[in-house]
Amino acid sequence: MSQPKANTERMEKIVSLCKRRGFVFQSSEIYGGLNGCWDYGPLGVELKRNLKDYWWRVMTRERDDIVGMDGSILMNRNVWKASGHEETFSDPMVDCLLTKRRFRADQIEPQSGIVYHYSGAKEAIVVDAIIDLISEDVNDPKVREALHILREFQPEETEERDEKCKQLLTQLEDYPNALFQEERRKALSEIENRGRCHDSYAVLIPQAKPAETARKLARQYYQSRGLHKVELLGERTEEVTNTTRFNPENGSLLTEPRAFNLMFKTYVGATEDENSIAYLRPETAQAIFVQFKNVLETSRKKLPFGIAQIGKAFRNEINPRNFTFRSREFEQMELEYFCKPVQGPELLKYWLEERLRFYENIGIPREKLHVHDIPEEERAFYSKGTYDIEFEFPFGIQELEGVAYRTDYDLTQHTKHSGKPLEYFDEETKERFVPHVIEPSAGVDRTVLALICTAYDEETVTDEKGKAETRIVLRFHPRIAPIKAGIFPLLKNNPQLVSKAHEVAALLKPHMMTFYDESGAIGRRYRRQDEAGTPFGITIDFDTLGEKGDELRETVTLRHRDSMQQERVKISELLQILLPQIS
RNA sequence: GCGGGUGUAGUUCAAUGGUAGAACGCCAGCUUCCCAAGCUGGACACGAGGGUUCGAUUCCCUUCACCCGCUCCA
Repeated sequence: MSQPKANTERMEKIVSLCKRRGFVFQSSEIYGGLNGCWDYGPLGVELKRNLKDYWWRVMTRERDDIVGMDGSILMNRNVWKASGHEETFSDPMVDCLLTKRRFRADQIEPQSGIVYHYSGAKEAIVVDAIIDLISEDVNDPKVREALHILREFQPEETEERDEKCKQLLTQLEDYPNALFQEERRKALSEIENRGRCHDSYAVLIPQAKPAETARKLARQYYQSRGLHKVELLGERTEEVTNTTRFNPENGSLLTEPRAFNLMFKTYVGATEDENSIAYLRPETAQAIFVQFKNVLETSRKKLPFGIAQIGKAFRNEINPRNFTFRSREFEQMELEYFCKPVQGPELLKYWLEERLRFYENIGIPREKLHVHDIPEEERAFYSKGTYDIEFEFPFGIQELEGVAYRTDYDLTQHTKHSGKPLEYFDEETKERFVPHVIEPSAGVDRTVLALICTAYDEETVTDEKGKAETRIVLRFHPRIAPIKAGIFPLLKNNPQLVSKAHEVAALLKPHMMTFYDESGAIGRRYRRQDEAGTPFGITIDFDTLGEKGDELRETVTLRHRDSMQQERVKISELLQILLPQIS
């Protein structure tokens, strides 16, 4: 799906703002970054933490039926054997060099025939432009001779002609004309660098077919590598039997088999051998499943109940894209909600609604969310229903969270592999069974990005002189805004204003993230906070100090980010005004 | 992974085979400053590595990163 240019521009502006204001930086930026990795700056980390805190609050602390846990990132390798991750991720794959079609290496039919090998290819005509280059100076006998020799050669002899040309040009290095020398160097460098492809390639054809069949394919290949008029180099043939190195459909050479293991592999302990292999977890969920029994015992919960976890996960994505959306290192917020099998379908619906409500409560409007009911043929075989909650990013509609009914698949798998029964005993019905599970699994970083994309707004404001300018403002819900209140003394060179401002800051600090700013004009400070998404600005002025009488003493200006409206409020009432809005 | 594009200050953009400029932003100072005001001063950049060259940010190669389109997305 191609996206309108306006959306690309909007995304670029958001990325730029994220850097400018300290939301998101490129990981290890001063070394050129690392593909698929991002760092959160001072504002980003507050935003992300507010999101996680709110999730944790509504998913665990405000509920009696859900407990939390925090699993380790490294786990016993058998966890991933049981979950199916190790097997699914390690199929060796090969790509057709010509059509780019991908095959599983172990599913290629063995073939026999003649293989045509090529060491590379080059542009069929190379030297003509070089002749032009040196034709400038035909008065010199040596140059004239060189030109003559070059023109004598036939176009088919380009390889030799190149060599001859190089020789002649090298001989001319003493020729005393600076301009000519510059051209000569360019020409030499062009012969060296232009119009060649050194990639070797091969084609398999049946014995009966003519050589031209193979050459045609080879030319196509080198054309796809950027050459126009292809001259094949280093052709040789070989008879082979039962090879799986070629595409059965067209005979083109395939890439070397590559293991597409999306899990990061490492070694635990001093020795790096097969027995010490461990993986960085590709999802947080498995930690919950393997600790199911311990949590059940210690928390004394009865079905239905859930285990919640927030933590890092790692996937060696082939193609990270779209800013932080698809990262190699990312954070998940996952709930595994265990229940009796009969409750599954109903609880799936319940959790979908709960999760949609959550997004509305952090300021992502329902109309920007899409629920994708994954059809059965696209679901994992064990799932009895999966909904994707998607968001309208500038780069397309993309998944924020999956709500999946995973039946008893995970617990059963771990029972099989570990030999430890992961069951539930119902005291009332005296039944013993493996619970079913509903999994709402949300991406933290994706949601942070969705929050920023939702909040980003540009509006045109006109000052009293009639000059129009663009105000960039992040309209975060106060609940998740990184900074809740900016605190500004009207002037920084007045000790009383400054000390009063510090006093107000100290009053708010235990309850919320504040930002004290005394530098620059007051309007500038407001606008800075607009870009940071700070919902409230508090200004301490001379009236606060009582300059206009007791009526206004101990009052401040409270400025609202979205409307830019100001009101006069008592310092003593600040907390009771702000706290309900940010909690 | 494939193809295309782009890398110059925090941002947006210049220029150049020979000292890299601007605007905005940032920092400091002045001003009883309520919506990026004004004045003065200041800091900050050629993504990295090779090559060609007396000299490379500029030309060439490689690499890294980002963007776009495919692909992939358990």
